[in-house]
Amino acid sequence: MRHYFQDKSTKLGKRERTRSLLIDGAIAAIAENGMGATSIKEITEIAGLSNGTFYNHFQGRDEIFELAAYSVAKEITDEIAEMVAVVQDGIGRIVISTDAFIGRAVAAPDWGALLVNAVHHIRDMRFDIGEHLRADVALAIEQGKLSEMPSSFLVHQIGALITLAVELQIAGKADRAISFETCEAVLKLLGLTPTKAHRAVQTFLSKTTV
Amino acid sequence: MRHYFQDKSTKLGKRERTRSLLIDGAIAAIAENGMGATSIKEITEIAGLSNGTFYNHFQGRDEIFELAAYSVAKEITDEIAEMVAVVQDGIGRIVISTDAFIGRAVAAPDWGALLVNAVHHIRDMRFDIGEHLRADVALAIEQGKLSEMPSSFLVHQIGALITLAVELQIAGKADRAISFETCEAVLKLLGLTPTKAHRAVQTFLSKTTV
DNA sequence: TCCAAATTTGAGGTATCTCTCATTTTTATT
DNA sequence: AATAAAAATGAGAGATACCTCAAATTTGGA
Repeated sequence: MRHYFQDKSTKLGKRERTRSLLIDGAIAAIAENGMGATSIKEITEIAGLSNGTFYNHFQGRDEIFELAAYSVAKEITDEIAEMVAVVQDGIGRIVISTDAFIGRAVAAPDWGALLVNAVHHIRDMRFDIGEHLRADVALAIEQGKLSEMPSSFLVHQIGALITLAVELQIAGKADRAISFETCEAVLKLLGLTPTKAHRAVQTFLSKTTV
Repeated sequence: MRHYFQDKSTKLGKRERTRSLLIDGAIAAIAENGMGATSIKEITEIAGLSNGTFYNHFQGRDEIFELAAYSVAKEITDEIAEMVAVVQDGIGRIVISTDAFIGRAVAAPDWGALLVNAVHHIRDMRFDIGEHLRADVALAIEQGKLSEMPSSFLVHQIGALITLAVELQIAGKADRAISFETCEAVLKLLGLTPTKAHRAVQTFLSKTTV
């Protein structure tokens, strides 16, 4: 098992360390079998703890699942928010953060699989993941590149496209073209013409390395 | 329980009648709890049959799930293919069949829920559902309205958007605007400009009644 | 109507899951 | 080092799931 959250808490008290071990275990277990088929026993075995310990820390499966999903989502989106802060162009931010989100999720398949699962099991997860785009769209509107804020349904649609890109790459092979096409699709849905969408992706992703 | 497939086989032998009862039961059960949480006991109880009977007809859960999903998908797509055959315009076919597919799935929520579930559990299901669009796109290309056939990834994307439209309406309320926006999104992804996409949806759906 | 073949039944073997709790082990403070 | 508080343990109760199979029931053709 890779320790994502465990490593972050070496200096913390035992309680936090164990919690993190369990969350890491849950992430690994979900990546393996999906949320629907993951048992507490599986989680504690991966974490190297006993069955009963789980119940000292969480009420049940749903609690740790939701916590794990939101932890991972926050971790990735925070990272991306930081990295994208230097980009001045609104469209550029949308493209780069979309690409980066997909890239992270695919590079750490445990995280990606967890997010894909969470989107199907936790209400509003997809919406929350897509939410960070709103600010970037607002910027693009200020700059006259887009004309209106996305409806909540449109945010859902974009979330669905991003999820799909992650899902297919985890199931098959990592394929940068999928990220490119997804970014283009996102821009098209936001109202760019196909030509402009294509050009924008070329502009902002050709100089980026994976 | 509503009997979808059962009614079709009144004149058939007992074996076929029982099979259809079980499939109807599976559909109802999946609509209630999702594929992941549906047990054989649940299916047989809804069908009014005993536990053992299930195993006379199917190997296990996966077999009946896949069968149920493909039966429903075929039923809907066949119906739509027939209804859309009279439409001459390729873009019109795409719009009308997309809207009709979503409409059927939402009108019969059991079927819709089954399809949404199937998409998440059965490999290639989404692709197969989106597949019927290929012919319509080819027609639109002949008519100079579109320029290239969709990649298999694009078909996946369209499938994801359609699934989303069904999912949200089943979870919340039926809302025709969601179908409209989905049709528009599909056209945008296929390469139409936002303006043309909007106009096409207006043209082909405004005269249609639910 | 009769009966062989087809179909259904439901108890039960085996396995697994969730969650509890009395006991043991570890931690951290004095 | 001593010890009280915190945490971890793992056996097990109770529920439920899958699947089998010998026996009972139903079916449909001669």
